[in-house]
Amino acid sequence: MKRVTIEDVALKASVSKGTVSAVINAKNTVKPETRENILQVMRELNFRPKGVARNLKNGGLDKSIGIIIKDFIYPFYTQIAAGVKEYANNKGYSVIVSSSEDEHEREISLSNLFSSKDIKGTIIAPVIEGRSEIEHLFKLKMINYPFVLLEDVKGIQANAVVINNVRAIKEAVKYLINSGHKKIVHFAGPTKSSHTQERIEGFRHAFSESTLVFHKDMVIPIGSHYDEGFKNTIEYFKKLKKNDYPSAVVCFNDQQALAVMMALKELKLRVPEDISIIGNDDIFYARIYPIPLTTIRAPLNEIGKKAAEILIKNIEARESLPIEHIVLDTELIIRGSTKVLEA
Amino acid sequence: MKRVTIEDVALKASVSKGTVSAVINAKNTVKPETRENILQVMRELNFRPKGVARNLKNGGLDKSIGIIIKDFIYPFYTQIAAGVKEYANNKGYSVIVSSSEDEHEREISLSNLFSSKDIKGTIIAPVIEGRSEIEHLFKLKMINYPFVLLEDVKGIQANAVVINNVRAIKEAVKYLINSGHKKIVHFAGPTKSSHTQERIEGFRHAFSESTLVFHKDMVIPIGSHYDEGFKNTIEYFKKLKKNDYPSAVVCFNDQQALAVMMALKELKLRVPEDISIIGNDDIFYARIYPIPLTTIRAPLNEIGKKAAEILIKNIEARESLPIEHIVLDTELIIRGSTKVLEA
DNA sequence: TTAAATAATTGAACCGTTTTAAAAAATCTA
DNA sequence: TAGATTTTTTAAAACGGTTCAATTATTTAA
Repeated sequence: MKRVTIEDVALKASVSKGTVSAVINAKNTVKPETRENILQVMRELNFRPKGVARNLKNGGLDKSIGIIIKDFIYPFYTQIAAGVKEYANNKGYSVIVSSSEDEHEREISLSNLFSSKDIKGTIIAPVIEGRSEIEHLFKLKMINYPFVLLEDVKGIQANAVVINNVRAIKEAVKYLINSGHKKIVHFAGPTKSSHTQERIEGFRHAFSESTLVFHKDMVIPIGSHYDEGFKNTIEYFKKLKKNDYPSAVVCFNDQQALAVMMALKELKLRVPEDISIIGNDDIFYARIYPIPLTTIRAPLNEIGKKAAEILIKNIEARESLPIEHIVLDTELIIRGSTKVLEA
Repeated sequence: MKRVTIEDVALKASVSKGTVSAVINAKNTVKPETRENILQVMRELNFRPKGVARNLKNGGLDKSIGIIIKDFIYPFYTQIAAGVKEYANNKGYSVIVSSSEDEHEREISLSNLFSSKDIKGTIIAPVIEGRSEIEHLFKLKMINYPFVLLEDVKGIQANAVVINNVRAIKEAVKYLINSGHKKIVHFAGPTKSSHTQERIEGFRHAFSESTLVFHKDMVIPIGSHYDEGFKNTIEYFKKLKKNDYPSAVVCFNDQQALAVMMALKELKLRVPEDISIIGNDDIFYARIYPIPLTTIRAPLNEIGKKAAEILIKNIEARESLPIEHIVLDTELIIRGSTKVLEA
């Protein structure tokens, strides 16, 4: 079951490989009859030229970079991808994106795929799985394959563009405290995400700089998917006495925040009159919601651009460059879902 | 300015190519000293193994398909991509996606990129630009490169999975008519999209099967981006006398519908009491909007799956297969943004 | 100390195309 | 119809790695 090659075609059409190559490349040096005959044979054998071999000779002169995200549906990563694309296209690079679905296996196979296809470098939103992942990244380093991370990975020194999650949440909590809120909770995201961990940490830290005290019950695992967010929110509130209701919720991300808002509506609680909500990320749909969401804007587009910039700089460098580690700050966008309480 | 090859490394390290190859592939047959030395030289020369060349010998045994969409931000295409991924991953294929941004040039360069990298086949949301595009697709056909279209392209016979836009809009309009609406308009999308044309056609056709009559003023070009949709909607209503307000608007897509709803809110018009709104596509955020959007559900996930199925079937076929042209039906999902009028 | 066993390295063949100079075929010219 | 042109086709080299049987170096055992 060998692959059909140009040679098989040549043989069957009684011509040389060169001639077949000429018709594949639509050169006008081939006699029409010959051409038709070869085309015919190509069809019969269902011949498909192997792109990789074509590239060997000429070049791999194409300019292309990859990005491995975790999810196509939630706009967080796709907006970063859009930023990557914007910068890269400007520099003449194509960008291809793929999703690891937060599975380490897939992440490995994708980055191998990319490098094996001479995608010149890739931006990776790394799956956090410890040891084996680090080894994989080291392997990329070994073959000098340019890459940029979108989250820190413990144990590896590599180019990275990350957001300051800790500071972001701290700022949000401080804003709530300054607005007079006394009962603030954090609805956390999926446990294994590094974002989740950092945001919890930021939440906790905020209290050490205030008069309120942190208690671990104030962090509730709710999850980031809409349906689980909705369900868990309802459960959470049903378990509480009215007196114990928080006056403000800091959400893991905007999608969760939307789920929370819908759940509160279901529970006949008003936003922001009864409960203030702060989201995270500032995805497009946060803005156009009828109760515009107060949220922490992550500079998604900029993250993408910066990552692309570093990646391309490394690709084009004649020698290896020093590692860059960029931390981008977020911005609290105050809209309609938070309320300032009377003193 | 020649590329650094394995040979350069071998030369400088005074070993053979084979040994260098062994260290690249982390074989354990290399003496640690030699290995370190070679690694050192690799760093000095900033050597990056050319993936394409590595692949020639062994394989291209990887299984991978591509999809070229038009936009990463609007969930229409990313949801299709998610469907593709679901099916393809199950079959052991990786999928990589890229966006043409609706530009023909980019579409060409991307599909060339994909085929040149031995991505085994690709699903394309074609940019409609007439002649040159068709030629481009013919070129793919000539080299027997498997592809599946997500929209029909006049003048080319090719595998395609499309939705029945005409029927979809007709059904929506009929529903409105049956609900007692007499003044129905269509807010159209971007002119060059084939979806726009088909949806306009469906809108018009609906009237020929009813007692109402169609007039071309009933189709208003509003655009599909949120900001333009918002602005144009406001302008449209400001130009009208109150008496001439439509009682129902059939929108080009959900994003536009959301923009329209926000604009109506700004104009102090209530949905659905004053004006009914029907969207199109049923993106995720349509469902979780506080006034849940009545919309026409396109089976996005299924489109992706079906397209992937056909593509992979063709990739794995030993001989060329007959062309498939699948038309998927939509479904009108009635939620809260439409009102049944009293008779 | 030497033969046997094992570890490390080499070098040529190979992967499937494109490219090109040279050869062959076809066409034109006188 | 021979020679000069022009068109078409061929054959071999090239692209940059990997592989593997053969060779050489090193270690172990007797």
